[in-house]
Amino acid sequence: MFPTLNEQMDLIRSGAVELLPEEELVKKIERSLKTGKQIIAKLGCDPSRPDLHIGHAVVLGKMRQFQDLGHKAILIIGDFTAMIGDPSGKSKTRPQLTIEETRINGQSYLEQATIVLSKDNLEVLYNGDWLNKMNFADVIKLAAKYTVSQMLERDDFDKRFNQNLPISLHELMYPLAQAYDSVAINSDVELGGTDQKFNLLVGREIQKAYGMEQQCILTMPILEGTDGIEKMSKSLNNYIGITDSPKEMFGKTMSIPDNLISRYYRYGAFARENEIIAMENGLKDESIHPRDAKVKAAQGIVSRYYGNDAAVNALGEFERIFKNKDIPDEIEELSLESDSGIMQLTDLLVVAGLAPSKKEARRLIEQGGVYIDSERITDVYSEVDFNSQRLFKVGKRRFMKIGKKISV
RNA sequence: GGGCAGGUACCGAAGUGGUUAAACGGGGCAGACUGUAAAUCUGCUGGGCUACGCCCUACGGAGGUUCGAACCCUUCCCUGCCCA
Repeated sequence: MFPTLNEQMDLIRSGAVELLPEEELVKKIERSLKTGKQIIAKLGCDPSRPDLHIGHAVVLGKMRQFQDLGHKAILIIGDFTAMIGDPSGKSKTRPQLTIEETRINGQSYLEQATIVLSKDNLEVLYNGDWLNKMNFADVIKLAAKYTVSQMLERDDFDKRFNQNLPISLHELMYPLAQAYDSVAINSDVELGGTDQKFNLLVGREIQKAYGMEQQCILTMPILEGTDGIEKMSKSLNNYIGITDSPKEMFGKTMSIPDNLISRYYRYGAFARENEIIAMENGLKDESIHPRDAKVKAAQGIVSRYYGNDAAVNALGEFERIFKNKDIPDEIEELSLESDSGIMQLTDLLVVAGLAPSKKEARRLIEQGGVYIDSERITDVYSEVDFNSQRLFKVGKRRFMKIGKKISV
């Protein structure tokens, strides 16, 4: 029922940054082949931000491969940690979520995650189910199994510690809580981004401390955002959302810097290894044009989520707008209530949400970024007659059709 | 508990009584260019006012001194360091 050991290991290794210790996973899989029992792959997630992007999908995609191999994927929704609110980082304390909110977020997370994950071989658990039941004595017992200096081995703790930045005590508890999840579900291998390596390793230690077989850990790279510098994240607005429209996905991918192309092809599109290598070689010897490679990556990403047809359409749309400087075929429409049907352009831009403030609207006009019916507007004080629908273009890619609301 | 150093716009970081809506860098936005929403270059970057000017809001919070404060004082909150 399972593929052979080598087939399994090849797939598991592909794209992974680290698999530790590999021999242990081999043993686990050998045993599974012998007994016909699935191994348990664990992935924890933080539902406090339930908007998934293709960076999250890197690990989810690896999880999916375990499912496809016939193994059991356990997705742990970290509702417990979300409820406490992780104050790490320099910004404000995260808002504490209620149980209801975490359940709602968890549900939304799950809906998005299962776009990538298969519904077969999947189990979803909430860690509040066991972490909530622990009393203080249990927590002390857990905490006693790890030391402060072990905790300070973690890079970001160490860095903050040395830079005299605050580390809240409970932040030290998070790795333990996560590690305890591994105990609770008896996981064989835990997946995560490279930034999770430390936490995953704590899982091994804690399992051992509880007298259990240790899990292996498998890390996947953190995908850079479309800016090519920071890691992909919603707050940095450099992300491609799993639920983004095909057009958005395509366009955002086309905006990545050239040096990221093959990485997006590999980790965003989950292309086959031989195709990735072919692309990398082609880019290196310049037999493939970077733009064409980028198109391929963009199509790969779109088709992963929406299928091939959508990918082809997205390309057509993109070329029309940016290559031929044409307008998209679907433009948001807005009808405004108005007696005269005439309004100051700056007001109109704000009302329509095309500019955050009148001052900004003015700037956009001054800088030549505003077009009405493909005519550049340069007068800050111009008034717009929108009794019949007009086409607005603000900046390079914000389009909107605005007309007067016809009262019934 | 005591001593010290800090808290500035989206972020980092200058400024230490008026010329500061606040240098500089990053980010963001716009324009040019291009192979693309890459790269590069240029400009803009609190809000309001048909304004070469005026008004409002802003430098952790609240008061105070002063004609006038981000800058001085008081107090509170927050962070780090050192000592206990």
